[in-house]
Amino acid sequence: MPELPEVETTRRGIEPACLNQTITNVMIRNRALRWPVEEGLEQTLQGVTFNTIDRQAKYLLLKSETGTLIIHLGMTGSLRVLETPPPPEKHDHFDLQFSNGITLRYRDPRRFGALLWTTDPIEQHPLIVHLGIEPVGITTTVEIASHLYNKSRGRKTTIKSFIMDQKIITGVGNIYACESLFLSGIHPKRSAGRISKTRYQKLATAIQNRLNESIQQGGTTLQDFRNSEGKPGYFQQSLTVYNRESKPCKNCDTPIKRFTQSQRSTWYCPQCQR
DNA sequence: ACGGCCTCCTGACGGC
DNA sequence: TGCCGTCAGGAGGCCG
Repeated sequence: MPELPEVETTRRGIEPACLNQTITNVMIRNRALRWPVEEGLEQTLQGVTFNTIDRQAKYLLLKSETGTLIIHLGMTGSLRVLETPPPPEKHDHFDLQFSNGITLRYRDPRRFGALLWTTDPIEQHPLIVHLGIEPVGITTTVEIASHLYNKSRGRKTTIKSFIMDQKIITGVGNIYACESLFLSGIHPKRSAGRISKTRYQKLATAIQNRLNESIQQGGTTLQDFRNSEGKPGYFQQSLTVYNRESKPCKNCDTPIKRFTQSQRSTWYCPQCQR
């Protein structure tokens, strides 16, 4: 679900509510997330104050002096900021309550998300240490293009799988992979190792622009995604190929095609993407 | 090291 | 109305 824009939208939404606030209560109703939520986390988090609310890749990193709380939204996770929380529903798996009275509530029907606490330096955490380049923020498209080009030499995997590999570049999921390949005119089945530096520059620009545009619109909501206020994003109306099988290409009117690529749907324009 | 496949889980939807 | 198959925004883990 949530790809980088949706995670960043969530980060921006929760930051004003929990930055420099102290945890006063933790309620975990279902520990069976991607990995079991560790026993005793409720006690560990008591009195913890988060002084930075960060995002790296699709991970939210709530940092304190004693450790970092890692939250991943998986496919269907969302965090909401609640002033007066209503009774929890079926998929509301945990609540964090802060000294300012707000409750941060995590909902995740499919339970592919994660809640982890680490006292290690966060950059050394096993889930973080191997992550690739960040596509938004201070990273330039020239840096991204060089990185993609250098990492792809000798690689036989398809370009779509390559840019969805979080060890190469972070934050790009199925939607933004399809979208940025369309915008840069690259066929999703093309071998990553056989793409020129010029084309990688186009792709890097497309990835960064597309992600930033989506962040501006509050992300993409297909079904579940909600921001921290419980509201959907609006980027889905700007999608060019994703979920548009048989509909006319926005450039050339050729019907958009769909096929399955490493267990995921890929949409593309057979005319515009080579 | 790499690439392909399977898996976790719930819910929505379409066809019969 | 219900049942069944398919698909959905992620990504670790396994196998060859």
